[in-house]
Amino acid sequence: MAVSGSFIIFAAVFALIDCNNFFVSCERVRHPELEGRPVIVLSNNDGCAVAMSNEAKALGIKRGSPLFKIQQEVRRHGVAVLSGDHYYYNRISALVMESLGTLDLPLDIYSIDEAFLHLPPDMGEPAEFGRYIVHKIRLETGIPVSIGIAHTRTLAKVAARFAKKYDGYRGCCLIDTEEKRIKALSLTDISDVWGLGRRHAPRMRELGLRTALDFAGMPLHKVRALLHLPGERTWRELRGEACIEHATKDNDAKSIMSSRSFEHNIYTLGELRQALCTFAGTVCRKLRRQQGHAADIGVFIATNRFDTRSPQYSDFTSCTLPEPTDFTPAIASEGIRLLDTIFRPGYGYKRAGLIISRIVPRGGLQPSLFEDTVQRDKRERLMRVADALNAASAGNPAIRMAAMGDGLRSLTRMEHNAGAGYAADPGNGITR
DNA sequence: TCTGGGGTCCTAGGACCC
DNA sequence: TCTGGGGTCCTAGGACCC
Repeated sequence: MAVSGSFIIFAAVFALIDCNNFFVSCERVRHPELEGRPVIVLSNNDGCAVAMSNEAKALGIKRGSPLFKIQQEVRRHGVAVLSGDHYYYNRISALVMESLGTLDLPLDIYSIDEAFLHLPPDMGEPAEFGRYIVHKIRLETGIPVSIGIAHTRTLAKVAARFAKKYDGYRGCCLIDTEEKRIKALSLTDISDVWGLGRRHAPRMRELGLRTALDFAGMPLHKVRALLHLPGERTWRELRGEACIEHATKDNDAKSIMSSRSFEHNIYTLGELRQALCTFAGTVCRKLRRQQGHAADIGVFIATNRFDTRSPQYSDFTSCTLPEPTDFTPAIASEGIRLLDTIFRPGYGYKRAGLIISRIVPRGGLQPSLFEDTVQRDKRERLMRVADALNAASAGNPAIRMAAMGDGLRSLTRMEHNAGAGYAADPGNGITR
């Protein structure tokens, strides 16, 4: 592949398709009047901004900014503030991936808003093909995407940043020569490189490394000493050597977690139990969807870590279930048992969560010698019916265990309801 | 007053064994 | 005073991502 002169170092093979400001773009699909306005979408509990439109980014609002810290900009510039509606975003994501699927090329779905396509090496005009995809996705789903094409996934990520940043690329940036690679890396800040992270950036800056090109020029032994294996992979990828095998986040999760921060501190065991039952319902639904059984379960509770004046306490405990299961009441009761062992009265609890792990495929289970198969069949039927009813009810579980109470409704805050709330006030969006 | 949620992989270091 | 060495397995916690 490598030839001299104007190096063609590789055939461009990876195309990263990255949805622009995904949650905001989803909201604009159903609320077109938000186009052109600064918009942010909030995390659960309306705590932080997790997605910003370009207009909101231009105001200096950063991902993860707590809402109370950006209240001034929000008011002054009439920023539309919306609660996240993840059920809806997942549906739009599925549409985008479906649209990509019709291209009939190998596709790795990496996250809710990103996917890698493997392009054939003999593709004539990859950049033009990329622009065709941009157009196609926009037409079929309403979502704007940016595309980066390069020989490695990490370089494709770099390219996609350029595609997003400069209109001149018309949605697709291609890094297919040594000159382009050098240029792109020299213009990319080291902390913007996929896999390097912001945490190491200060230390690398001390070493005089500012750009991705500086990093790619480091001797390997220094990279290893500083950043270990993940850093080495990134280093190789930036130099054009593809070594990230499958960017696909495995469809089958190895652990499943559900957790929440509460609007107000919780003091009673009863309320925590109620929350935990709801978490159990959520993780078990996902578990059954991937046809798995969980062998281990863990539970954590924590006070508000930002409240330095109140006494702090947090704990996590876990155990192996009596037998691997996907049965919500079994997970819930074991979760409650664990909760009872770590609960300490007198603290105000702000967060709690439940995690299941060591997930095994349902078919691969050794049935216990003493298992009551009649009981088991009953349980499976019950869960199937519950899942079917809940699937039909679009996000809000229609059927749940009595111990869940009203779920998390009374324990968390959903002030900026994106659906009903925004529709009720289409002129201003929701600000406060 | 007000600070998200859900994942993955890797390393270091302890436990254990011969 | 002196107190092996090396391998494997497991887990907690760090780092990263979106």
